Amino acid sequence: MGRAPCCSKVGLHRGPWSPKEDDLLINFIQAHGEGKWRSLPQKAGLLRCGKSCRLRWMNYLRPDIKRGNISPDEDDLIIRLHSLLGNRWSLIAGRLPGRTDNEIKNYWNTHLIKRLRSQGSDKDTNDDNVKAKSKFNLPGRKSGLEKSRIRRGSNWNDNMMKEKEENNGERGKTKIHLPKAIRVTSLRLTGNNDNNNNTGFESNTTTTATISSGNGSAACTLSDRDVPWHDGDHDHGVESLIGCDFSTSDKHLGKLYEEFLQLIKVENQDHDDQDQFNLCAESLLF
DNA sequence: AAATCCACCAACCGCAGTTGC
DNA sequence: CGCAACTGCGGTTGGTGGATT
Repeated sequence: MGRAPCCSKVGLHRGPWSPKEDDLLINFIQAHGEGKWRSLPQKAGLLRCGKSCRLRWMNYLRPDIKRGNISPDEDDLIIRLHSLLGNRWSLIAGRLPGRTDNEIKNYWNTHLIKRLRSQGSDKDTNDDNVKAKSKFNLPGRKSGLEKSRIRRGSNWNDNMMKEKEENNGERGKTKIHLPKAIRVTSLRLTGNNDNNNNTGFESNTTTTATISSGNGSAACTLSDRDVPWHDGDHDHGVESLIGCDFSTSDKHLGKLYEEFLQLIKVENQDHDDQDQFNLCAESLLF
């Protein structure tokens, strides 16, 4: 049975939001808080799909949204994070306070991708790491490129495919060689976390991360002393995870774990990339 | 001045993961 | 446990405005 559409589109407004609609949405959320997006439009008197309301709020109306140009520091951080995470825009956005995933995605697609190409260092847009990092690369799911091609028909932009192939030829310039990335499907943190302060764990806290490889998953529980970056005298990074008890009953998971260890070794050998390594660890865990 | 091209970005779409019944 | 609703994510589209021809 197919999935029902998120909402009836009959009679709903689409396209750009008017100031009046914005006001209605802001007022409602200020009064009732975020969430319940499905029922929000009706309650707020909006003729919009709940999804559209959520998007508008998340990407534009939230009070903590940072407006204005991306600073050079942010620019640099986006490039570094993208080299580690691929197109995981929400994760990247999570490292840039006030920036939205949509904004970063747009910035990447319009500015950075061109700049990196012109510099001949488009390591981030074509290598296997990025492909592996995308959750859309999972078996059985069509890539965006494929979907786009289907939508546009058979004459769709052969140049794009050509360009893609040409880019693949530049893999040798890729600086960072990570094993295929894993996807952290869920993360549960107990104990106090003082909002973005990575050193804010109290004693006796535990961290539970679930890492999945598509066919299996492993739970890993860390004591507070194991949490990366916790120890002020020594920057452990993800190496703290080595002691975790990953089940090896699943061969995919075993492989995944090996790759994970390899990642740790490779990255630790290169102190120049220590920052990227730390960022990677941080982003994967939070 | 008009037509065309191009860059930008808000918004949409469809899918997958999570949650609740 | 299975199903459906809800939520979030990433890829893509299309409108708009500025630049160029």
